[in-house]
Amino acid sequence: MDVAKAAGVSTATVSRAMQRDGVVSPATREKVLEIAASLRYRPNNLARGLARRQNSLIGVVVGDITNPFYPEVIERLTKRLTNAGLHTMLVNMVDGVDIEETLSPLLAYQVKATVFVAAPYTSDACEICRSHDIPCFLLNRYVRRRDITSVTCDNLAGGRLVAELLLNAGHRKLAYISGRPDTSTNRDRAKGFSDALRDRGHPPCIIEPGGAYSYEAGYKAALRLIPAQHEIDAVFCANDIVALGALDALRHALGMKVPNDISVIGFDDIAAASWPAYDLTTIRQPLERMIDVLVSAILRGDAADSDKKPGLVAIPGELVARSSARLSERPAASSHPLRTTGAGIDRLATQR
Amino acid sequence: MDVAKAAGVSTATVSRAMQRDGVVSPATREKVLEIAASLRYRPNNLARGLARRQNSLIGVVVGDITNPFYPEVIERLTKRLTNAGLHTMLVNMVDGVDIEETLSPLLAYQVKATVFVAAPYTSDACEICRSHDIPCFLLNRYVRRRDITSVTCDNLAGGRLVAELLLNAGHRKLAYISGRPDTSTNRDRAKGFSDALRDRGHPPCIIEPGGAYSYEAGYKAALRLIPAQHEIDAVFCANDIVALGALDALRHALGMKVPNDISVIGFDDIAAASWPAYDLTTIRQPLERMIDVLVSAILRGDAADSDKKPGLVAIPGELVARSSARLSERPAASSHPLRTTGAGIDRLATQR
DNA sequence: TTGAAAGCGCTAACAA
DNA sequence: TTGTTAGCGCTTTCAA
Repeated sequence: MDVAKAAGVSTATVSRAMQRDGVVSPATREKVLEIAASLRYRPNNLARGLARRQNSLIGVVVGDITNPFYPEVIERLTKRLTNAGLHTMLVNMVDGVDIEETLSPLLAYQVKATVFVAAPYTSDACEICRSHDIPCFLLNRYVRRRDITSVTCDNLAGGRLVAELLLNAGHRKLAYISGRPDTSTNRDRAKGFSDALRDRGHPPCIIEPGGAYSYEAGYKAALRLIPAQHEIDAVFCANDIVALGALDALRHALGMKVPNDISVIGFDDIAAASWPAYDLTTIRQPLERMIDVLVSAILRGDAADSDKKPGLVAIPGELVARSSARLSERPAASSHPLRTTGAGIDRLATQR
Repeated sequence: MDVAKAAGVSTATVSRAMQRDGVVSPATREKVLEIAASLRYRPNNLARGLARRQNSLIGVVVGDITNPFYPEVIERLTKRLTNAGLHTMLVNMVDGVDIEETLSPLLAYQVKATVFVAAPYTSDACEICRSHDIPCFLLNRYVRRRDITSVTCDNLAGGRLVAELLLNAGHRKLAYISGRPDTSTNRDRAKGFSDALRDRGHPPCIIEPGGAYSYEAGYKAALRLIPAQHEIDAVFCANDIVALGALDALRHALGMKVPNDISVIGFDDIAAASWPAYDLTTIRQPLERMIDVLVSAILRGDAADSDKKPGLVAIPGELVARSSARLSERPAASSHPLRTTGAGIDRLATQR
């Protein structure tokens, strides 16, 4: 109103000038914008959201933030959303707290969409959002609904790749330390791994349930696994944080040499994987691209109308070969033909 | 409106019934609430915010999320805010991006308050918020304004404690690897450390500028420090993530034994500090209490009226003695009289 | 204890 | 291209 008065126009014109594609003459727009700036005026997003019947808030639902992969996700996602003119409302999904209650702020603020990142009970949560007509997007997980877009790393292929690499290097007795059993990531990584073994005519691997995606889970699982199964020479872990735990248990509690006694491979490529104390061989999730795809989908408003069919996007991961796994035949030299980012503290030089 | 119709009352009454302390007869309230529930009605927070002229959004501004300490902060803070009926709007402050632009969503959504967690340029950012009459709260940092409440760990005392422990254990040549130079945490930890040395008549320590709070900064700083200064027998790092980097450099690049050749102490007590690969002695920040204090201050609306004078709260940290530092005189046995959480993977058993 | 009515700050028809 | 007008969904005086 003040701006309108000062510019000698109506509030409607000010409103139009403040919007990117409002219909105004360039001259008035410039004048209005100038006066608005000098008056330090900013449109009130609450009122705007109310009038437009949709706002720029995106609900981001996270769970277990113990896993260092998720902070990386949250940071990048928030930045990308900001660049797209969207804003992040962060909600923490806590085991044992009522889902509807957890989600209620998102519903109350009429978020434009929700993205579920690493939250358990995704399936129920999506149900609730959908029943309130809020589009849902999943990152790093999926559910079996057709009206929900999800973007993941190709976990199936990742699991296969790991199995093949290990078999090619002559490992004989493989094990898998699982993560949270009720997650699609865990299922797919395990399935890819097992499938590859079966396809190669190899006996199935031992599966040691970790129960959670945490350092502690990996540590304890390794402790249970190894004394029970002496000949194991390679362990694929459901993700990096589990692998770090396993690695520490193998080395510090069981006194094993990695990779001489046993190879360890993770999944994600979190920052700590590149630290010399671990130097973990892993499958890197293509996070940038995953988030790109996700944010584009949100902007397109996928799943809003059902003919643009949303879907499951799975982007291939990339092997990052470091020293925690022997990836060539024993007698051979340490170098091998696989693409690698180089061993050691390779990421120190790159921007993180 | 639907609820009002179904209950045979006015919308005003529904509104009153939906608020905690609205003036309604218990009977009508119950009836309204019941109908509201059955109609799955939820008040629209945008409209509510508009009408009430304040909402339940709290702007949480973070910077460098590379440091694992901050995810822990964000998670706990979000949970606590949620429990208090407040909601988190997360904003990422990126080096080089215009501050006002970064903050603009918070202003546009008329957040009830902002809390700055580990963001650079805090001082300018607070200025902007205050000029828009938004209360500011700082966690883990402070500025020199009287109208801004800040809650930190007692970094001065923490720095002193570290120096005293190291001197008591007979260390002679001490060094400090600094973090970001423009932060109050860095200044205070360094100052406490130096002050204690001076008070004990010990020559000042070498200060190696890390330049940032990151693993890489610690790694590189240690690499510069050690070859240049051969006799150093203890390093205090500005925080844990820096210490982990330093530790890896000392062990893996410089081939030193910790703590035999050199003691390393950090600050924060992040999860990774307890991992056997590091087993880092550190000062634990009393995060729960810090956040308690902070959220209470927000709820009280400190800094809203200036007579309840807001202030700088500094809560003492706690030593967590692990194996990365020798804390007793060399000839003595490995046990020592200081309180300790126990060495090794002590946190594995605790809830995290 | 309740209802009527005005208004929070903005946008979006509809006219002009 | 602009102004007028009617809401968006809620809260809150003010009366009753």
